[in-house]
Amino acid sequence: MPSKERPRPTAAELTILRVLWTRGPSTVNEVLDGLPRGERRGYTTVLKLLQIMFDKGLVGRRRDGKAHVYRARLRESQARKRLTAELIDGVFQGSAAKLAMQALSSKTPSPEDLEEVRRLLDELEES
Amino acid sequence: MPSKERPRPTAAELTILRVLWTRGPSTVNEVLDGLPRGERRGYTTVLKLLQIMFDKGLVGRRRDGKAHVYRARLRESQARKRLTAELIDGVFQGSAAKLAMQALSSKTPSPEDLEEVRRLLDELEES
DNA sequence: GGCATTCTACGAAGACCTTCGTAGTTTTGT
DNA sequence: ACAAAACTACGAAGGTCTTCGTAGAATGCC
Repeated sequence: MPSKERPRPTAAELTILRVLWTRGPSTVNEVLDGLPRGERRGYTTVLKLLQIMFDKGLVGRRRDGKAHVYRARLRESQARKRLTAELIDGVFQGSAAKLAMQALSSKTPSPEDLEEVRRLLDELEES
Repeated sequence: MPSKERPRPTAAELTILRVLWTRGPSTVNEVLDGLPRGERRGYTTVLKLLQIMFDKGLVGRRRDGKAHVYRARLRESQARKRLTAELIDGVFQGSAAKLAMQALSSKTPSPEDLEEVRRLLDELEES
């Protein structure tokens, strides 16, 4: 049976995934292009990363002419869920509320964002 | 001048820090004792970790008789702040509100916790 | 004092991670 | 068809992390 486990992406893998999440399926050169200034890497570095990520199941790929087109297989929502859960367990004693409060008080979001959080609270309390 | 930088704790270092945060200053054996079942390590493993953490400035220590007593130098609040900021930047596009909502909707906290978050929202909107 | 026990310091293995160079293959352009 | 250009695959260096064994120093006990 094929293992469905998607290992936790490493730091470098995350920078690649961010590009794939925002630009959609991309060739190595397109990923390279999508890297923010300050995170530039050599061509073969990105290629190797994508090959490793392919082996891990983090991305899929299909041939298109000469080049491979890679696409994220780990979705952003999954990564968010997973990493958030790990943070909650790792340093917030399992309390999601504590993390939420830390997040809100550290970066002081816009009034619109606060309103959105408030709506979510309403929903949660209704159930 | 002595560098004040506290490097990001690694996974293993975090398990040690959690013990120090909850039990306060501890000897190697006490840390060992404080490790939850399922994260047990050999004595010298914990010792080595603490030595590395001492070199990094993550913990301090003082001699007490034959043994060293270690104390966390990176506070839990600092670790929370730092790791939360990294998560927000890493996978929530810089939006603290998105992380807060992810946290709240994933683990469904108790009504009391929700109330506390609501009070925080009130405070934030007043300013 | 002398031996057992309890520590510390250190080294090193094995497992990733990250980076890139080199070599070879495929495609493109003339 | 052939050279140049664009890609891929692979290997390997250098780094960090995690784990523990071994050796030696300090302490406690008859």
